[in-house]
This record gives sequence, structure tokens and C-alpha cells, in this order.
Amino acid sequence: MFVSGEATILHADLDAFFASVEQRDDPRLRGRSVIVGGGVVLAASYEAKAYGIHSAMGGRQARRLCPRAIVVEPRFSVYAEASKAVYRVFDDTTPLVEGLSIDEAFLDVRGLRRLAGTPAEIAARLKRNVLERVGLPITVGVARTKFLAKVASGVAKPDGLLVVPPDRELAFLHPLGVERLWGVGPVTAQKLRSRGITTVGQVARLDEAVLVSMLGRAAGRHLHALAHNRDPRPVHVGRRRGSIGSQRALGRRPKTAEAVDAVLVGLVDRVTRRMRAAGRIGRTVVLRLRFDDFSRATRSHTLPFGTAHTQTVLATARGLLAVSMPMIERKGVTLVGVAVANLQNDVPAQLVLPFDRSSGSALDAALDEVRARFGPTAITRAVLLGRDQGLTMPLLPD
DNA sequence: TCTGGGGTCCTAGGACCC
DNA sequence: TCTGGGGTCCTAGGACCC
Repeated sequence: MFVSGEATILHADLDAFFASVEQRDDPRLRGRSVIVGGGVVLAASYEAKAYGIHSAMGGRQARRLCPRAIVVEPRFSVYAEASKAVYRVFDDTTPLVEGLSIDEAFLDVRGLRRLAGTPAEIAARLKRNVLERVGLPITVGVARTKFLAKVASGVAKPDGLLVVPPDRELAFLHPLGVERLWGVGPVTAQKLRSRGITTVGQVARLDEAVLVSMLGRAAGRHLHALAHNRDPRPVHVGRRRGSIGSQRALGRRPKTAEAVDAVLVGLVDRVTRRMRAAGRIGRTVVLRLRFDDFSRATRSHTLPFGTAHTQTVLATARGLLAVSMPMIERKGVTLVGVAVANLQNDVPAQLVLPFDRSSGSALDAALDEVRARFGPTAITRAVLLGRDQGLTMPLLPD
């Protein structure tokens, strides 16, 4: 079999991330079944997973499976800090890092052989460094494609290192269950199973057209390609998010319109703060709702301009909430979320001051006013538009 | 105290434009 | 005037991921 390229893509995935952080910080939790999150399991230590507990499981069911498990409240800021420290190790390993989430990333180590050794050696060192510098176990899969590297890390968990050599790809892949494929969840797995398809090898023997008719165009093509380990996507550095959102579960008790509005105000404030901190603006405001019967709805509105302005997003979100009120009254709302999508990088705000071009002192006065109002470094660049239009200057918040 | 909080990508219909 | 086709944007929902 002819294979081009080498296995230089690493998929690094922290093991039971939140639970491992808790075990790291509290020696009494080590070796014990640990569940992070009471209502819903956010993470379970491997000791807890042995009882069949997994993330997204209801807390009650988890405690039934393992009554002796220790349940701890999540500490998100600690996890964010640990994640940053791990990403520093990634960045010290190679410049080609693509973050996927708080606890996993792709790393391309092509061209580092003379400097740093084989991909397997680099992966082993990465594992040691994460353990020594951050105190957390991590699993690394190494392969020629992103997809296969991710499958490899999934198979190698926990605390594993697995290299799939280019000439062993299909022999590794085809005996695996279809659930191992990235993008196959419960619904797709059930569709395949109902036709007697349980392994990746069986998927690979199907025609692409058959898969498309079963699963839709994109999903069918995707699955067909993956089953043959065709995945040309490169490791993409510097990807930016497409949306920023925040949501809150409310419990089942009935709530007044005022209470729902108060939650909305808090969510919009959080979201717009995060947008401004990230230097992003967005045009589409999305209201997300969940109801007593666990059905969901989203309502969205697209503005003609991007913004991160709290009052603008709030007014838009309130409009969406208003049109949803009949539904809310009928079905009982249990979750409210706000997201802003269609994100762009922020263009600094512009302030137009009247300015007489014939007078240098008037310009100086205008600049002084800007410095006084927005801080000494506010002026990055000034564009003279002409006598009638005054002075337009982009402003950066200080 | 039944079921968190953060995202991505795809589909499909309608509006609108050329 | 009628018909058709292509492309993009917007909205809503669904599957999936961690």
C-alpha cells in the first residue's frame, strides 16, 4: 500500500481533566472515585468511570452507580489556569498548535526531527513535561492525519501514548467500533447499527452514495472519507471562535417575567464583557431557551453592524425574548442562553470631532480632548477627512 | 434540586439579487 | 412578460463535541 507522508500529527488530550485537577490539588481524592459537578456530571475520574459513570450523566444516576464517589463542586477558574499552563507546554513543543477545547489540541511536529527527535520521542517528552510542569496526566495519539491522531488518543486513554505508523493505518482503524469515528454520536451510531453496521471496516466497504442516502450529504461524505482515513485538513494555527455565549439553567419552579429578564441582563453583561476583552464584535444575537419538557428553541436576529455594546445586545435580546413570551408561558422555561455569533475582529470606535483644517491649534485641542476622555494611548492613527467632516480617529479603549 | 456550560458544523426553506 | 438558474444571507433546528 502506498502512503505519502509521515505520522507527525499529535493529538494531546488531558485525561478526565476537571477530575484530575481536583485529584492533583487534594491528595485525599487520589485513587478515589471523584465526580465533578452535582446536578450533571462534568467530569469523572477513571476510578469513577469504572462504575460506568461518564460526563453529561445525571448526578442522581451517578451516585446510584457508585454511592461512595466523592462529589466536588467545579472550580472553573482553576481549570482555565491549568489549561493555560498545559498550552504553554504545547507552545514550547512546536509552533504548530491548534487548540480544540480547554483540554485538547493538535500539534504538528513535522520538521522537528533533527532538533527534537522522532514524533514518538517528542510525544513522550510532552507527556513528561505536562506531568512535571502542571501535574496532570495526558494521552497523546500520533498519526499522519488529524482524525487518526484523535482516534489513537481515544484508544490509548488514560495516560497513554499510541503511534499509528502510516503502513498500519487501516489495520488499526477497521476493527474499531463506529462510535470511535469523530462525528458519530448516538443518533448516527443507531442508524448504522440498525443496518447491521458496527465497525469502521464495514463502513469502509459501503459506497459513498449509500452513506449519503442514510446520513445526508455532508455526514455521509465525511464518514466515507474517514473510514478510509482520508483527512487532508492541516493543523490550523490561530483559529478564532465564531460565537461567544453564556447560558444559565433556572430549575423547574415557575418564574416571573421580571426574573427571566434579570437573568437575561446578567447573561448579556457577561457575554459583552467577554467580547470586549477578546476584541471581538458580532452581528447576530441568539436567544436560546429550554423548556420543562426539555424541548429547545432558538431565536436569532442579525444586526446590520457588528457590536459588543451591552445596551445594543440587550435591547436585541429583549426583543427576541418578547416574541418568545407566549411559548415561555405555555411550556415553562428552564434555561436561558444568549450568544453573539457572526463574530468579527473589533474595529476601534471612531469619534468625529469638528475640526477646522486651517487651524493647527484646533487640531491639537481636539487631540487633547480625545486623550483626556480616552487615555493617553487612545490615539493610534488619525485620518483627516476634510474641512467639513472634521477629524475621524479610531479609538482603542485604554 | 432531574438533566451544566461552552462551543462547531450542517440542513433546509425563504428572501433577495443578478 | 414569463421562466429558469445560481448565489448569498438570514433564520431555526439538529447532531455532535468536550
